[in-house]
Amino acid sequence: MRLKFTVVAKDEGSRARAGILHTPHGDVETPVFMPVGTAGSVKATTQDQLEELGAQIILANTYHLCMRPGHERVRELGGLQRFMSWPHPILTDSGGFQVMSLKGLGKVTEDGVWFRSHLDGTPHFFSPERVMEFELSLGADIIMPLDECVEYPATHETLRRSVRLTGRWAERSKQFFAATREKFQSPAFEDAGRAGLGPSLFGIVQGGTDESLRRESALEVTEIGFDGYAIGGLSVGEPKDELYGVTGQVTGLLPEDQPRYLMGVGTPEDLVKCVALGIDMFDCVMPTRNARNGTVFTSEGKLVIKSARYAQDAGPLDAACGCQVCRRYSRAYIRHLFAVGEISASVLATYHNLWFYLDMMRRVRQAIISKGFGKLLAAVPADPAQGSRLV
RNA sequence: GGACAGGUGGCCGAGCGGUCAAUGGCAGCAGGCUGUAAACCUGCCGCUCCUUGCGAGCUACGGGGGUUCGAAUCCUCCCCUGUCCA
Repeated sequence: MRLKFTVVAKDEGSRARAGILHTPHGDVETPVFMPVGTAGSVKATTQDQLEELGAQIILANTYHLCMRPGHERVRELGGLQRFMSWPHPILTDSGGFQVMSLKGLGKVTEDGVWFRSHLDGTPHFFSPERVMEFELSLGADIIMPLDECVEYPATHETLRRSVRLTGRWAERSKQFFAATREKFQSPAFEDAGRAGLGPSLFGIVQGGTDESLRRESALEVTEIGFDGYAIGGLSVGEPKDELYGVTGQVTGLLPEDQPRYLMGVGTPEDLVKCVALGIDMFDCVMPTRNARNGTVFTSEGKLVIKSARYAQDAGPLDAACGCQVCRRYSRAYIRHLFAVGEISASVLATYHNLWFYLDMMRRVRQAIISKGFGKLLAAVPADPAQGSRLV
């Protein structure tokens, strides 16, 4: 049942590696950034644009899709790939993050999580087993088990309770997944034409910034055995050195021959640094959300493009960028689109930011293969406050 | 010519004797967003000064005059706008 993951190159000066993740809907070259398409859409883009940008795999969210249009509806319509016309790999998150982000609307019990819908307040129950059923119905290539993502800071007691609950849920998820993957499997896999490959299930390591709990969680989850391993519960407000420290610690405890996914991270600097720590997969709302909110990423750092200071700037968002938006539109025009509230402001900024992230990851991968990763890593500022100078 | 209703900070619009430099909204300015309740949210938004403080001074609710310890708020005259009647 193990998801096939091939390591094609390793960096000598760090734990960075380049690989290929073989999924039913195609191969994914790692390290990879997965754009976030929570409700079955990467906001402000079309699937055509995602393909043009070179997105290989996108992320969707179980909680949101269960609210609307419902997992059954998606399955009836042929699974997520057919429904959203994205015939490429998809990963679904479980709703574990919503345990934290929708705090106040959720109640965690041993059996699972009761959510009150953020839309109409109706109660919905998400147990590890039901989440497996939901995700198998949605039909993603990689699915995540229900976990509990806790806020920072958290007491040792809270973290310990959370790690152990997440561990028990992981065991239940795996059991249910193994027993029912055939029964609930989405018709989307019929399209794939890759016999023998079905959906894969990852395990999630929790434990906040507590070293001993991270170790305990990593050992427990790897003991259960999954197709890949994710590190959750980071970038929730902890200091940068904790983020890197925990990431480095946990990657050291995970199998060398399986993919490692750092959930929800991060800034451009975070991605490069965490690749060096051995991470293969990332997702983050930052490029898409910041784009809609008027901030773009450039080789010179962040740029609040909606600012008045660009009102007369005829240059591109990033002179070093080769994306379609930078080839065609000026800062002044994009700033104007934000000023007048045009939807195209979000569209253009999102396109550019996704290009920035995806292109950066392609360069990171190429650097690992061509032995140039050390140099690239050295160009990343030690202090993230300096902004990204990534060339 | 007459009758009403109004004229408030860039705009709209509250306030109707002191706690008003004046609620709100918009516009403007700056910023924040890390497994998306996010095309969202936060702060600033008359001028000057400083010990940057529930700080001081100045200017300001169409214009002039007045009542009052005190007026955006009351009186009076004038100007202007809208609706209606001639």
